[in-house]
Amino acid sequence: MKDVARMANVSIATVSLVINDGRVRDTTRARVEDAIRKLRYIPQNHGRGLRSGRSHAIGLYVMNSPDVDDLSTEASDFWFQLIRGVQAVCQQNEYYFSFESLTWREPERLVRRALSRLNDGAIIVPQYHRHYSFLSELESFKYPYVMYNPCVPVGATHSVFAMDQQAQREMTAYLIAAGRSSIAFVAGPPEHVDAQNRYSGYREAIAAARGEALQEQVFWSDFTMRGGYEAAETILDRGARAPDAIACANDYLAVGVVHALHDRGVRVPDDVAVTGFGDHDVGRSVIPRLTTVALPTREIGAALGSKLFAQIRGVSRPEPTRFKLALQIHASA
Amino acid sequence: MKDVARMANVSIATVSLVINDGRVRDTTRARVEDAIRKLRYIPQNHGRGLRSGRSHAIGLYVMNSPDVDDLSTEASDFWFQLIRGVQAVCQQNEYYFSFESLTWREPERLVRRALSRLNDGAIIVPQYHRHYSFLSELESFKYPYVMYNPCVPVGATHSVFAMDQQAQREMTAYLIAAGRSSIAFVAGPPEHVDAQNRYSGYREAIAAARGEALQEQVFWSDFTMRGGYEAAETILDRGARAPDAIACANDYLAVGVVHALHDRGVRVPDDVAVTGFGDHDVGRSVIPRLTTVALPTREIGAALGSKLFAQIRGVSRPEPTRFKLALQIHASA
DNA sequence: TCGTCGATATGAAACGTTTCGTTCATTGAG
DNA sequence: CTCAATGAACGAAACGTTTCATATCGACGA
Repeated sequence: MKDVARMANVSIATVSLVINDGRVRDTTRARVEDAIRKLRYIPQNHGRGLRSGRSHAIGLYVMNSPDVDDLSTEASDFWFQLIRGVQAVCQQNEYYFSFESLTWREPERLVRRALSRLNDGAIIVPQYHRHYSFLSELESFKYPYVMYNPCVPVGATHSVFAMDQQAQREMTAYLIAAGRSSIAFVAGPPEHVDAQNRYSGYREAIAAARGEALQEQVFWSDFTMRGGYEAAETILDRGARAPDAIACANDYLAVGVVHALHDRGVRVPDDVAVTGFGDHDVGRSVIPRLTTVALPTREIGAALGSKLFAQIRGVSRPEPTRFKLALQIHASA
Repeated sequence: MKDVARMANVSIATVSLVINDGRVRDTTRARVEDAIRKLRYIPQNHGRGLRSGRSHAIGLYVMNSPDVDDLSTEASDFWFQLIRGVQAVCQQNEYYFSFESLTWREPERLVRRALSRLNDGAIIVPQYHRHYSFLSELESFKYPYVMYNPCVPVGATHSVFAMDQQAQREMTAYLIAAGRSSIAFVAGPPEHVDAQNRYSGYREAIAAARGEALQEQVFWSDFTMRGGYEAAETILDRGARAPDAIACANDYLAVGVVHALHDRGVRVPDDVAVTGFGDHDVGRSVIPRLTTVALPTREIGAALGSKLFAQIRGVSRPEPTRFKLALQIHASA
């Protein structure tokens, strides 16, 4: 920077002004820009950050299961699309993007990152019902953050919701309307926020249709194909009359269910209808193609990013962002 | 930091020593650590970076197609697992991780990042055959970097290879050994490095078996299910005798092929065997499950990370890392 | 002519660390 | 008892920016 200043016969203050679009006479600006080009000068990130207090970076933090600091293998689709969404917004705003997955045992890692001014803000995906004490800490020093499907009261400014519950309700209602009279539900991990919301949706739909003698049949599992496979086996082995529809909290589960049914010679959808949730690649790949709920993961990521940037810029609007989810009807139900 | 120093009755230099495991008497260290805890002091990233010249961060840069600065939707599995692999190594080394996708039109973005000292090193996934002029630039100021499947001569210190070619050769040989006598190949995007390597493998296997009257039948496509579907339609519509095996450069392609065959009533694997590449979730989801090549994407990510850290630490070994890929035989072939 | 104002440019301070060279205290050998 | 050697702590400089208060200059109105 000094070199640039010397070459252009100005002070480093002026160089700084040129870089940051300050008031500079056109002729001077031209001279400085010339010098910058000639010397291939690139502003140093740390100098900027130190002085300005901004890092021009945000972080995406996934709060994982309580112990395991590692994301489930079978959700690449969700996570990667989310990342792309966030990243696209970052690119637009000339911000850098970093990604980290955390255990619930040490949410303070996030606080540490914040306090060290590594990023100017955080996108938090909590996933599980847990203690959110660290949030008040973040708020205490006005750290900008946004949460996806927060399961705890948190300022509307800070939240982006996907309406999982409503979607699962509609999906179940769709099965009922299609004449299915015994609908089982393979749920996700009991403490998982999305799993709970989807379960609630199923539950509501069944309750609303109680006149038709429908009953809840819930099988808690995880979000994996294997989990779905085993759940389906359990369902078929119960002895009692098998359901004529199995709604699943997840595409992976649903694929597992389809496989189990296939292995037992049960026809889908003729004997049993199967539905998933998420509209991931695996659901497009299985035959018959899964009826599912489209989760606009990328748009969600983008929304999270935009909302965070709004906060960083100090222009945040006080409404939460809500995503209505659409059913995708295909061959499986 | 000043506050900590004052509270512990030492100089800021000593505080720095404590933080960085320098020589400090135990009693002093205890006092300082106490103060740190009491004041909730967290070292400021930018101060550190400015003084030390290191950012404690690395970047993963994906060089995308020439124009589109956006990753194919249907490869979440690959990218996300790669990210996880890199990330795990970063976590171990207490480094931060950022991710960016670049157009081939402006590789200089990477150079800019490097020059601005945003990261201490870069992992580069080139994907396409292009001009690598920016590499020499990086090298000119000794910027640490590692490439995955570089398609240009580059120091062995800098490269991690997956042996795609050999794997596809073995896969094709496997089909031949299984008695298939007319083997088509659905290839990926012509300029894509991995696509080329896999094609070469197929080609070699066919050539080696020419005595058995096998011929190359190649159909260039992209890496998507739709591409696979359309390629299969083309193959079936050719009129000439249909092949009894279709090897694909990718699981997504293979799934598309399976769907097309299914829609035409062609049985897999009885009439036509199908193989994929990558061992992604979609291949596990389709019925019959895909015979494919396992790509240890996560380990590859980890290897890239380790190799980069070795360079950053100045202890890099001069051998490239090579991954031998194993066939995964399942129902589809 | 003088004083004021606006537009540009500047000097210097400050951001929070690490590190180098130095000082100070303690110890052990001669 | 003295001197050298060792270990622990320190003071101050330096890293590369941004920003604030100030200086310079020409123009303009009184």
